Amino acid sequence: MPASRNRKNADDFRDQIRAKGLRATAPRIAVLQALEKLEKPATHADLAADLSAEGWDRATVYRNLVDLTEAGFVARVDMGDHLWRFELKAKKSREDSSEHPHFLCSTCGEVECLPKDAVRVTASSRAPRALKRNDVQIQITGRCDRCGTAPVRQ
Amino acid sequence: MPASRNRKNADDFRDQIRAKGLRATAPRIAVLQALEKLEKPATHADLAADLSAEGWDRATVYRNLVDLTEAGFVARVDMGDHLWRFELKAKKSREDSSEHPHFLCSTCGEVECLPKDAVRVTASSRAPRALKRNDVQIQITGRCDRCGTAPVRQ
DNA sequence: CTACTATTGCAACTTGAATGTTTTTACGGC
DNA sequence: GCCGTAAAAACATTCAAGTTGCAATAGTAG
Repeated sequence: MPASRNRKNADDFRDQIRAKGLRATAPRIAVLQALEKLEKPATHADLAADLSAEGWDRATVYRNLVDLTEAGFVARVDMGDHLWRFELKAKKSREDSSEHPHFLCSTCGEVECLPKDAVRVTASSRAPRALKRNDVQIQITGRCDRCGTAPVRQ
Repeated sequence: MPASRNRKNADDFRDQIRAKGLRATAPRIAVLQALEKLEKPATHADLAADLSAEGWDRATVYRNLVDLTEAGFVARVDMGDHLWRFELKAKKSREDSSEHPHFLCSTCGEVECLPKDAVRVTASSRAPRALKRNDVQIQITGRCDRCGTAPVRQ
């Protein structure tokens, strides 16, 4: 990464944040930069740990995750293990409400992003309209390959 | 319901519980009977409220839900709203690990059971094996029809 | 540069879930 | 039917993720 990349990035984020009517504060930019490094959704605890090492407060990180979620920069998902996870939304998907599905290992807790077409919904006529429009989040739980093939915890 | 139904039912449950090597205690039977009345998964809080009215302890209800889950009578699912929900597994599905998918309204929190074929998984070659085997739980979040068509909370 | 208000930092609180300990109870054997 | 033993119940208590209240600080519009 060129030396100027980080700075350029921060300026980018600053502009985008302000375009949404929010103040471009240092912790907010730090949160977006932390999210940018991730390959898969991270818990608030993960992000708070990262960012408190840089001196930012847990509650500030948390509130920013929520604010940035509301502003559409971030997706906040519950993968089914009672932890909120956050991921930066791709620019192209900020208007498109349907995100890719996620896979959570019921044994080790590892998370994986699945391709958007991994799951096809064949909604019957009685299904919720949102399902027919594909305007939903899909979450799949099972055993990952590393954890073997025994039955899913129920 | 005939007057004898409740009694007959309790005896049924008693036998089934003992067949799994567990003691057929009064609270356990009460838990199964409470679950039997449900049409959709209920939270621990719901069930505890019901059952504490009959004099059973919250923690006892909770531990029994977990025990009965481990014994295969009950499915414990996280619908994506940070609450565990429990439902009685149909007898036929007790061996079959793939349950029906659930739909959670991101606005009002209502839960709906979807037919087993509402979702088709088209796993790519890189997807987890469990997904290819269909040995997974599927959870869908969106707006229910009553809550309208605005975008999903992210 | 100033004033105004959003946001931060810190501590405290809430709530669902889980656990520790003592007492009670189911149930196999006598 | 009664007994002994281990399982389960009851009760309080703890735990952890998430959330909020409030005084101090700092972006930003004018």
